[in-house]
Amino acid sequence: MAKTSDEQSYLSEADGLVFLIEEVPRKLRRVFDASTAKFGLTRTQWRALAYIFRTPGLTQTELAKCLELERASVGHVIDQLEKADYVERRAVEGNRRVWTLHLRPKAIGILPALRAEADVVYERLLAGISANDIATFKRLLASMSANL
Amino acid sequence: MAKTSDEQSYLSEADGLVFLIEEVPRKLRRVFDASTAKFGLTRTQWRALAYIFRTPGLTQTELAKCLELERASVGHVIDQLEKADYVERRAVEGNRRVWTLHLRPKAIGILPALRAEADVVYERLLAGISANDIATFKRLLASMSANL
DNA sequence: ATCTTACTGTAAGATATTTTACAGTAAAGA
DNA sequence: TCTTTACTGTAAAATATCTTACAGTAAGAT
Repeated sequence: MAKTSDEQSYLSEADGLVFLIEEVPRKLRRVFDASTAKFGLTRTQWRALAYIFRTPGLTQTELAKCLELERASVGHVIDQLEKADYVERRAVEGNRRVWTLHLRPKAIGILPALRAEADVVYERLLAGISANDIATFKRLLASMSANL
Repeated sequence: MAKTSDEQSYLSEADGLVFLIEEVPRKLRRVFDASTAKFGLTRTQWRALAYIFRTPGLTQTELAKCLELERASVGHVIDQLEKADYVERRAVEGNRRVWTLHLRPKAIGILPALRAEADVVYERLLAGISANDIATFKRLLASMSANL
């Protein structure tokens, strides 16, 4: 029997996967938010700090791609973090267009506490999952990231 | 030799995992954005439509949790979608506090096109990954979601 | 050298989202 | 019944983010 428009559900097998792919980081962000609220940082602020920590000397444009924000928005976030003495902009020898971003001692000082918070979250996230499965999971995520 | 503060990196094995968990849905959203731009919908709008399609009769508070927005923000998004005739609010028998959300014919009409766009994205996302691996991946995601 | 094009960050106004406060409603208990 | 507490959505003001336009800079072409 031919499919009629009434029978079509427009649901795909992969839809459930995509909802899950959205759901896990969403819950993760919510848990991290609760952990970082005690530092007086917004989500965008601590995400910016995390990326600058991970890649010191990042430019604002690069950070914008990481955070999925526009350059102008990142400029504003860095204004805040610089004013709060968490971050500094450094001029670059040989390229007067760009700023590179670096953590200030005040930010480095809260890293151990952030590290401890994050570890608690990780332990919860990965509870009951084998190291082998985690490795597989990571490999598949990397494949998908490369596919996009 | 004891660990000094200079040696500590405050980096965990799991950090890379979390960055990937964030990165894949981010890229996914970007690709979908490009696909849905032709419908004149913002990301928030089409995500709202997707959740209402998935769970007709959703309340605004429930949708707010799905979209990770505040109730007030969702109210505004629904105002827009209602004005554009994509969505309707229906009063609920026996509970005058809540609205339930339903797709209008205009929204249902664009589902096949959205479906086609989504399928292209899925095919790209999952290229080169076996059905078995996808099943494993989904199971692990579900575990993590339950853990959080 | 000069021109053209692209890159990087900022400014200003437009939009989107959140925060706070609130009105109406529902549910449970005294 | 009456009170209390929690739930649901909305309004208004405060923030955050985006869009557009732009100034300064870099790199390559001619």
